[in-house]
Order: sequence, then structure tokens, then C-alpha cells
Amino acid sequence: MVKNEPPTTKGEQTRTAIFETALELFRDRGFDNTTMQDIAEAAGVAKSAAYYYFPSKEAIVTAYYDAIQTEQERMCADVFAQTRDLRRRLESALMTKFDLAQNDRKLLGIIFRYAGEPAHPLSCLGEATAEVRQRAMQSFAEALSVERLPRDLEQLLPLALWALQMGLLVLFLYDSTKGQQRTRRLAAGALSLTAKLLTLAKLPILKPVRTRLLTLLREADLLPQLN
Amino acid sequence: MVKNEPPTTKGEQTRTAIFETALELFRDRGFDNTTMQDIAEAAGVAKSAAYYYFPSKEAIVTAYYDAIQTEQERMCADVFAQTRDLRRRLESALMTKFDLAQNDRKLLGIIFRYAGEPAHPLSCLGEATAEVRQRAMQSFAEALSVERLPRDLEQLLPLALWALQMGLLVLFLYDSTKGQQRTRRLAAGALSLTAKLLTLAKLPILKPVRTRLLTLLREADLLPQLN
DNA sequence: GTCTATATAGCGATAGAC
DNA sequence: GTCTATCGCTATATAGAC
Repeated sequence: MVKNEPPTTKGEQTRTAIFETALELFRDRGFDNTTMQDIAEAAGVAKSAAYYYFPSKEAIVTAYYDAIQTEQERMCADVFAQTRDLRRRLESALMTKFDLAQNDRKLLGIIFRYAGEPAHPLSCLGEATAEVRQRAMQSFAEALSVERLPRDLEQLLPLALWALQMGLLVLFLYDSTKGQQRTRRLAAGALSLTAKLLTLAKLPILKPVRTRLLTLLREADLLPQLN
Repeated sequence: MVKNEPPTTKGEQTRTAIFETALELFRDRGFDNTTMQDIAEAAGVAKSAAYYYFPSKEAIVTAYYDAIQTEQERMCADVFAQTRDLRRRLESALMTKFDLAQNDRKLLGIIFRYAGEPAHPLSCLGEATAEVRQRAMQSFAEALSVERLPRDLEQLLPLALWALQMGLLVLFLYDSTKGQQRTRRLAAGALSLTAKLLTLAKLPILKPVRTRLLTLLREADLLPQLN
């Protein structure tokens, strides 16, 4: 199988054109004020061509979120290669996404539209988006890989940090402070607290709490079962 | 001002008719498969009458969520009057909503549609829905009122429990176990853990963590400022 | 596989009746 | 304040061209 074909087929080019054009229009006049017709016209294709590549307007935003995740992975890889400092690695995995989405906060909110509808293909928590979720958790796992952790925490932390990231992302969208400093400070503080809790988790008094938490999450199928 | 007018004006009656009819249709054939036209027809009014009372289909679901919150407050009031047992009071404030929404999980997911859009009037986290959020937190505050708590925890806990409830509500929607037992067990376990943490929070080693957490949340404007 | 032309159905706005 | 009749616009499904 030849890998070095021309990197972009005709279809890829059209898809990219529609994608880029759509983002421009969304930024320019907002998501709701842009129609598929507008996008198709601006991209020089028929409306149905746009629907051929993206089943809905929302799907374009989901694709954009995927692109951000991919870009973040690239940036994290750089950081991970440069430093074994846990804090800097975690910051990179947690917060780079905010830098990337800084100017597209309105747009990004769209990915939550179907969050409450498990069966919807664009649900940011559904089956169809499991892969991008896995990748985000994988970033946290890699950030943590410099630390020698007990197996249970090794399983728990990527999930917990991913959940933290999603929660912070929502706050980020609602944060009207300059540069979303409020959310950024909260994220930094949350990481400090996490580090502190990790050291405390070793204390004998806290061991039962930790065990109970893990058992609870396992029973709720939020963590992989034991064996 | 006379309070004992006929309890329902003509408008109220029409509104209720539209509301009830809409819920029936949603349950029967799903939210997306029901049009405003369908609702209006079934309720015996013109489509624009439906739009007069509810600016959109989603607004009907938001009204339904409000109704659930109101009903929960009624049920909590009963429990609060009956018992001073903290655990039972908290369970009531946390989980009654699940009982009420048990058969309308698909429907309830709709309230999250605009969660990522701060300016949207139907955003479940936005300005326009602040009142129902306050009421939910108030339920937790009342449940806790049997306990003598330090001021900082008294501020923190209603918010934390509300956030827990929202998170569990999402899990509830995704939970395909019978009677959503998985989520219910998780909720019960989370309450146990909370109780455990409350006793541990008094330990001297944990005091700084607690203070840092509270400062962090205050700085992020998620809790009322000090004085 | 890539894309177009056409058709349908629903949303939601408007003007205005009562 | 309550409600109706009507209309334009948009999403998106479908058949089929290349």
C-alpha cells in the first residue's frame, strides 16, 4: 500500500475548502447566522455538496474540535519530549486546548448541543465521539507517565483530568474576563490541588477513602473493571 | 389585590393544554419527531398560538424541567419536615429528581442543548435560568441546615452538591441499566463519600487543602466573595 | 466516489383580528 | 392580552449526473 500518494485527493480539497470557509463565516457572522447555503456559495459548491461532506452544520464544529484535539496532541508531544517536569506536562495536556480555542469560544459551545442525547452521533459524550475522548485521556496518561503511580490511580487520573478539562472548558466558554484569566487561574489551582491530593492520598487515614472512591467508580462502569 | 381569582385564566388554560399535549407527543413519538404544528393541532390551537406561549419547542422542555424542580421542592419539604437525619435529607435533595424524571430521560436531555452557549436564553447554565439553579442549591442548603457547619463549607456545599447533581443527571441520561440503578448507586456512594470527607475535613492536615480549595473557587467567582 | 438539481417540510416571523 | 392566517427562509432528503 503506497503511502506517498498526493496528500490531498480532489475530495479532500473540497472538504477542506468547505471546512475552512465555514469557519471563516462562523467567526465572521456567528454560527446561527450562517446557513449551509452561505457556506456552499462562499466555497463555490452546491449546497448538497456541503451536506455530502458534513451531515449538518454542527458536524463542522465537531470536526473543528477534533482538529483542535489533534493540534493539541502535536503541541503536547513537543512538551513531553522537552521536559519530564510533571507540572509542565500536565499543564500542557490540560490547558493548551484553551490557547487553541481562545478566539473561537462561541463556536466551540456548539459541541455541547447534543450532550444530553446519548444516541446522537454528535453527542460529545456518545459512542460516536469515543475516539477523540480516548485521545484526550491518553494525553493525560502520557503526561503522567514520568511518575511512578499505583495502578488504581494510573487508571483514575486520566479520567478525572479529562472530566476536569471538560468542566473547565464549559467555564471557559462562560468566562468573560480578559483572556479568560479567571478560568486559567482556576485550572492552574486545580492542578496544584491535584498534586497536593496525590501526596496526601498516600496517608493511611485517606487510604480507605481512596479505595472507596475507586470501587464506586468501577461499579458505575466509569473505570475499567478489576481483571 | 385579590388573590382568590379563578386559579387559571384563559391564557393559563391554553398554556397548560399546549404544555401537556406537547409532553404527551414528545413521550409518544420523540422530541425531534414532533413538530410545533403537531403540538398545536393536537392541542386545538393555531401553530402561532403555541409560539405565543413557548418561543420554541426546547422552551417547552425547559418549562418541564422547571416543573420537575418545583415538584421536587414540594417532596423535599415533606421529607425535611419529617426527619432531621442528614443522610435522608440529602438523598431527597439529590435524588428525587431522578425519580421524577425516570420515564422522561430522552426528553430531559434537551435541556442541555444550549449549555455551551452562554447568551442563549435556554442555556441551562445561563443568566436566564439562574433562578431554577438557585432553587436547586437552596434545597441542598435546607437539607444541610440540621448540621452546624463552618461558614465556608456552608457556602461551598450547596454549589458542590448542585454540580454533583448536574453531573449525575448527565450520567443518568446515559445509563441504560434497569431503573438507572448504576447512577443511583453512584449517587448514594457519592453521598457517603461526602459525609466521610466532611468528617475528614476537620483534620489538621487537610485544613490547608480545604482553605486552598475555597480560596480558589472564590477567586474564580464561583463562590460569593469574602465580605 | 464526487457532486448537482430539485423537492419537501418545519421553523418562526409578521400583520392583524378579537 | 390572546390568538389566527399566511409567508419566507432554511435544513436536509432524494434521485441521479459525471
